[in-house]
Amino acid sequence: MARKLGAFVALSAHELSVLETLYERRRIFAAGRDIVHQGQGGQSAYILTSGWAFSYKLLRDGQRQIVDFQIPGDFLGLRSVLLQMSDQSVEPVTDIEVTEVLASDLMEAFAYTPRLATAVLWAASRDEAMVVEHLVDIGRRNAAERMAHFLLELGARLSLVGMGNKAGYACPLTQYLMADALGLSAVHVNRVLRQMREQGMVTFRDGFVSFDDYERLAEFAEFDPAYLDQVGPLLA
Amino acid sequence: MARKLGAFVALSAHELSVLETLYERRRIFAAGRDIVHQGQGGQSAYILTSGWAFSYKLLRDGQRQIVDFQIPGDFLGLRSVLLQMSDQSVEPVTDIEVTEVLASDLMEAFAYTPRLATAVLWAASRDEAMVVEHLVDIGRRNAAERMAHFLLELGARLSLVGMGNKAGYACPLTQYLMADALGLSAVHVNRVLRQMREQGMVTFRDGFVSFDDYERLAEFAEFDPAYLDQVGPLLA
DNA sequence: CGCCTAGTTGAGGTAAGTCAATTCACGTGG
DNA sequence: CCACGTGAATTGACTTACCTCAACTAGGCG
Repeated sequence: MARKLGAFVALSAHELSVLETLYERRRIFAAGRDIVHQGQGGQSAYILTSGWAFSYKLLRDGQRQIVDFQIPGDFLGLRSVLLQMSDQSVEPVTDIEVTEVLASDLMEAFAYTPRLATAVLWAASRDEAMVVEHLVDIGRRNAAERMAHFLLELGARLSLVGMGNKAGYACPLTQYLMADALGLSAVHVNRVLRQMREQGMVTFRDGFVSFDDYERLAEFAEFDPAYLDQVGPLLA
Repeated sequence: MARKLGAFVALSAHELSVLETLYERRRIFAAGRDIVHQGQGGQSAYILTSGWAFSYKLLRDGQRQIVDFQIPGDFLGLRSVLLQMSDQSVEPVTDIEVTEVLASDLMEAFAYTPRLATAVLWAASRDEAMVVEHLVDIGRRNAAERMAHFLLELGARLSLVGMGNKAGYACPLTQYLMADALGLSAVHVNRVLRQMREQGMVTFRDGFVSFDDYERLAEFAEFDPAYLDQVGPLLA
């Protein structure tokens, strides 16, 4: 986490020590049970240490749009603390391990070490670039391109935390989850995956994504990982 | 702007005066000419004082996805400064008037008055809620629901700055622009608008949106304006 | 006066959805 | 140890929402 935030703001020893005090309660959540509920306020935020989760919104007719998946190192429910109201729910994909950050602690740290606040918010704003990318995905790309882009983005993010590379990665998602993330039906996700497998681009099978031809896939999806990177501290 | 930021962080007199120094150069841009280009860095940010603009991403095949429209009071190109790289372009819909905020000035202000930085980033993070809402729109709602939700959201935002109410508002957008925002074709936008007009829900004609039956429309679109509001300062 | 852009409408095509049946892996209880 | 149920993946047949192409209208402007 310190590494992540350090990308935006060079943190002082004091600020780092404040970060330390936040790192306290470890908690475990079981797969499939919501840990943040849409429409509730005053929640805690969490940092995911192991396992996968996803944030989503529910429509009244029961449909679900997954906004993003979270992998180790990501925040969970940060916005529900920042905006004092959760506009989305968060659910673990697998059993997960998190470290809890109390809303009150976080706000207190913000008040006394505003540079820390800046760093956190900066990181949050970078996440927005990802949501924008999803928007383009769903709005203007066909099913196969969406899927390709999605799998590549996940791969790139996992590579940053050492859980994947250009050959592939372990992926605990079901086709139903992918469907809800990509705005497709589960049946169509299946068809698209088969098609891509037959074309020798990617294979998703038994919880594992293998890039059969990374370059061709990246070309096909117009994938440019620039929006995921952050080079050096922006604020000295 | 001060009012907008004050919603997140109670600003001191000193911080307000720093804000003042930022408010300097007024500039005019003509409709249809990009003011921020995808893939460029080191740009200025702007605050829109009059007119409408939109931020978008271009795909290689020439398709365009509009991410959001900006109305008076909104930031333009803030992320291109924060992340030192523009991941999207911004283009005026009408002729617009803006006040320029130099990237260097902004970063300097961030360094010396970090609480100000916090406020700005907080506001930016609130904008993300809007993008998420669009994601749900495009991913899981049909064309009519999307359109309804879109028109209602614009109306609510314009009402906040006194440019609209529950009866309607002036709207300089073309059907082509709406199509690119909603991930539809222009032809289909036209059909959907006709349908909604015939059903007595909304009328969009001659640059003016009239809500013929606001309640029914809001019900139809599952529109909940909560994500647009912010009540009091979160940080004393 | 003619051109250009925005809007409108119709006809026909297609990507993706829905419904439904089948398989397979897994866990659970008799 | 086997019968059973359940959840994920798979595939086929059919439907539909939205797209594309195309023709036409109307206003603005050099």
